[in-house]
Amino acid sequence: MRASDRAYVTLLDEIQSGALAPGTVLGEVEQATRLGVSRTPLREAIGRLVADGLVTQQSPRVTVVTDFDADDIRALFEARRALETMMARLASARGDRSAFRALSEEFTRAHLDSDEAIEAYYALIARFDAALDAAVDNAYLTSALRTIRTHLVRARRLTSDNRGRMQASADEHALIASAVADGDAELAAHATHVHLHNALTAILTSLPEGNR
Amino acid sequence: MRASDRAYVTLLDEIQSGALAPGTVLGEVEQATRLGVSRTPLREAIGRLVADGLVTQQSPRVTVVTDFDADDIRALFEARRALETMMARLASARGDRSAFRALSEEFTRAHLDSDEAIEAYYALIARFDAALDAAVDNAYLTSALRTIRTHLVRARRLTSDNRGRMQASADEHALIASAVADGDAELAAHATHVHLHNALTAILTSLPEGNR
DNA sequence: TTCCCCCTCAGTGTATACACACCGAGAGGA
DNA sequence: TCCTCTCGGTGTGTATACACTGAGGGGGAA
Repeated sequence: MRASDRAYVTLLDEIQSGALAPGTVLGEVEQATRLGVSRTPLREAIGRLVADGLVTQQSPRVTVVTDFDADDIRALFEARRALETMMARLASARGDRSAFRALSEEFTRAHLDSDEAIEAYYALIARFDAALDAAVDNAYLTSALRTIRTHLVRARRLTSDNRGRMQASADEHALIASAVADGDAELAAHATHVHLHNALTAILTSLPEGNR
Repeated sequence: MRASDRAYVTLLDEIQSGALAPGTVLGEVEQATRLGVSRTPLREAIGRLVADGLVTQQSPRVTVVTDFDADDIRALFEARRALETMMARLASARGDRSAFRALSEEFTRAHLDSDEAIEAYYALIARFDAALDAAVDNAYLTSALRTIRTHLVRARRLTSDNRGRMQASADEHALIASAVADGDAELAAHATHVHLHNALTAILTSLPEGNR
């Protein structure tokens, strides 16, 4: 693995997890020393983070970790809705129906009654997203969504896992997958809309009073 | 202006204009020499182009200008539709109505009967896009759309300006702007859909037979 | 003659040195 | 006392040197 990749992955994780708080100044020498690489690969990593939008060039000489608050979450979900409803529509027209039928059944069967089950549920969602990406086969949509998902990880840290919400989320996913399997584009899109609405509401509700 | 910015802007323009054809291998030393910068800023420029998707790391040791064909145009318009219909909806709810009313009238008045008028029309579209960006005020949507637009420039080179189509496009824009000004989100979204459908059809029609 | 191995070289990845610009502190003058 | 100018320092931007890896060609052996 290249040094620049290591630096990127490390910084990415630290920003997503909140270890590097929004507003933190990222000095090149300081970070390079800390991560044990030279300034050259570190600059490359910072550049990629800037392209991702996770890091901002506040002034020509100072780069900081990008801010992230409730308004960002709302904006993120607007973009997500635009992209994911389109993905649902296109997958309905193009997808491998049996694959989505199987995924739908997996979502239906999911019982989130243990930590392992929750881990497995996250993995299932990842497989569902991958199936959508594969079915739609549109690099531009996939890449835009990838950026959105990168930012979304930051929202998790502001919220708490809510088991009731997760069970409902599984049911919503089951419906989306089922609609895709049936080739029902309208239902798939609208079920995605509903799912995102509920997910956003749950996230905003779980935010501490002052952060909404 | 920094050397890396110069290199980026130059390469960007050459890729968008087709001066650097798809598949062209971009050797660091070769390009750095050609552009009169050292490898360090050139690598930064290449990195940004990779993030944009205009350049691809074909193998660990060779980076090439990303391919671009009719299927890419279709995929691009799918992503564009997802984002722009959402922009239209949100702008309808949030936009400065008088600004869009004025833009709508400008579109209605546009008569594309000279090269200068066409230049002015392109500028008007740019102002319209900027007004949408400002009205929606969503950095994630704007940034995703910015990437899409960057790629879209490449499509222009494959097509020819068609004056009849452009006049129709002006009318379509007038309707979108008018719907936004009226706060009619549904109409704005559907008019955007129609506009993109027509634009895509015109582009694909104008492609040489073998490229469709 | 053909196949395989080794060597060379081209080209990237990283480290480092140097240049330069901006910011802040301190001192001097008004 | 306050404003301004200058000087030093900190940190980025760029150039360059070195290291390493992978590919291609040539030579040797079967």
